[in-house]
Formats: sequence, structure tokens, C-alpha cells
Amino acid sequence: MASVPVDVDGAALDALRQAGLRVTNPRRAVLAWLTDHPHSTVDSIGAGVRAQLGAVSTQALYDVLSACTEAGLLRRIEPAGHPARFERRVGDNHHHLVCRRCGRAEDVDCVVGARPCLTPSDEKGFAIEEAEVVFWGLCPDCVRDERPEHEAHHHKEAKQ
Amino acid sequence: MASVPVDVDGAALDALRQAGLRVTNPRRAVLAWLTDHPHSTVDSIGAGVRAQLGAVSTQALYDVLSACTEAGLLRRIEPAGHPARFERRVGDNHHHLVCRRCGRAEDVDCVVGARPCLTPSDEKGFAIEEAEVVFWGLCPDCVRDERPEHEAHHHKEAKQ
DNA sequence: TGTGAAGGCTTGACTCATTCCAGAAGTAGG
DNA sequence: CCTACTTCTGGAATGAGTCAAGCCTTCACA
Repeated sequence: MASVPVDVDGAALDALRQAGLRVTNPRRAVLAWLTDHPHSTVDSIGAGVRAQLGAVSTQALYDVLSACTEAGLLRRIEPAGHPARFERRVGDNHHHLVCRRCGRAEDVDCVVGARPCLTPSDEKGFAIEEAEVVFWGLCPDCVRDERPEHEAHHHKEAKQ
Repeated sequence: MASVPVDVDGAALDALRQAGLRVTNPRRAVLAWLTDHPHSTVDSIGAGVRAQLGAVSTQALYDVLSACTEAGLLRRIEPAGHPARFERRVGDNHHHLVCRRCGRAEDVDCVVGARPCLTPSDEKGFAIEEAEVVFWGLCPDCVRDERPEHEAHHHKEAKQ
């Protein structure tokens, strides 16, 4: 199945090649999926990719994601208590809104100006590379479900 | 063993009682340990506590830590890719310096003013509760080990 | 257009931090 | 001193991610 190669933007293909990575169907499909569905978890990326390609091993997904992350094609975000999410928006250091309950993430542009938008007062000898900002809260859907009346059914973790 | 009760500050005892939690030796010992060793992992807290009290089950540690965290006596920090760490400094929203390599954490005072020291430009319908800032980098020890000459032996995760 | 070797994929076992479980024993505090 | 709350033993399960060995594909070069 899926003899037709996955359609993904040329920029992605060039970036793969420039990084010395081969252009394979799993890689094309992962990048294509993340173009349309930023902040996806490995699970939902897997679902999306398999819908196009048929069987793809979980290991392959992890391999693709970590190769692309190391090559700077993807950014991985790891909200505490939730599985990792990936996005193609790299290079600018934007931040994220994350839902405590379901893990859903949204982009937020940098709050205080440009690139290293924050600097600690005392670095304690650390060689600092990056300031990560996460705004924790509840997403609109989970706010609605927080009403105490029917607290029985919690939400399942939103996967994509 | 350990018939002598653990010595911990009165504030901790009061806080326990106010939260409706009983004052037990494991709880005292965990709080005492965290007073002297902020940002400890469960493992290192266990080691410290057991040195004073003798045997304490891992389960009890997790119970104590989650009860105290829920009661607002402790704050849990979960740096991506590292086991959780706990600290007694709660209520002010200070931030953390975290070592990418070994997970060591240090406090950083709030960078841009007071309490909700940051506000996103667009909240996308989220009910935001907190802004978390993490400065990622390498701690002094791990900076030293980064020299490419002898890259064979990585560090073990620093537990306390 | 063919080919081979590096690089990528598959399979399946495995780690690690954490949670859950359930009954029994212990103890803090009214 | 009673009882509800804690902790213990210890086992089992979870979810997310990693490791390892062998097969398959991509692509540079002929």
C-alpha cells in the first residue's frame, strides 16, 4: 500500500537532504503530518502516518522524530506529566500554552522581545543555552468540563 | 530504630497540622531533608530519610511527597527527561536553572517583576494559572566534562 | 541502469519512574 | 484508649521511551 510517495513541501525535503538524512516515506509522512497538526504526540503522529502509509513501526516513529529533532527540523516539547509533542516551527524561540488536564499545546509568541528573551539574575555557574517558558492552564474544552456538577467522567488525554 | 523523633522546624509541623495531615516520622524526615537539600529526587530523599529512620518504603515516600505537594507544603518540579524533584520553597513563583545532562536544579528569582511575571500575548481561550520558566544549560560540573578529549565516560544522573 | 554499502526500518525485549492494589500492622491525636 | 489515618510488604501494572540485531531501501557512483 501507498506506492504513491507522500506529498510534503520541498523545504522539508531540502532540509532533510542538507542534514544528510535520506528522504524516506516515513520521514516525509511525519513532516507532512506535523505541517498540518503541530504539537502532535507520537501516538497521533503514528495514527496520521499509518493512515497514509499503512504499517509503520513505533520504533521508526521515534527514530524519525529524534533524527529530525537532532537535525533541527523539529522541536520537541515535553510538558511535565504529559507525553512529548513535536512541531515544525523551529529557530524562533516561541513559547507554549499547555493544558494541565489534557496536555493540549498552543503557540505563544515570545513575551519579552527577541531571541534569548529572558536572562536569569544569577546563573550560578551554569552555561545557559535556552529559556523555556510554559504557560500552564486549562484549554477551553477542559475549562468547560471543570464544572463540579458532573465530575465523574474525566477527559481522555487529547492526543493530537 | 530511630526512637528519637526527627528534628524539623516548627513551621513545617504547623503546616502539616493545618493541612489536616498527621505528623509522622517519615513526613518529618522528608521535610527536614528537603530543608537542607532542596531539589532532591525521590531516590536521594529516600537515601537521606533512611539514613535517619532506618527502613522506609518507597511507597511511603511517594505517599508523603504527594500528600505534601497537594497540601501546598512542597513544590514538585519535573524537568523534561529527568525524574521529579521536590523543594520546600513554595508560594513565590521563582524559577529554575536545570542541567540538561545531570538534571541538577537551582533556584532563580523571578526575572521580570512580581507574581504572574509573564503574560502571553494571546491566550487562545486558555484559563492560565501559572507561567513556568526553565533555564536549560549545563551545570558547572557537566560543563567541565563536556571537553571533547575524553568523551567516553558520561556522568551518572546527579541524584540530590 | 545497475549495484553495493550506509543508513533506515522491523521486531521484540527491556528500562525506568511512577502508580495502583490490597491486606495487615502501626500510631497520632481526639 | 479507640479509631481513622499512615505506613508496610510486596506484587503487579502502567506509559513513555530505549536498546539490539537483522532485514530492507535509498542514493552515490559506475
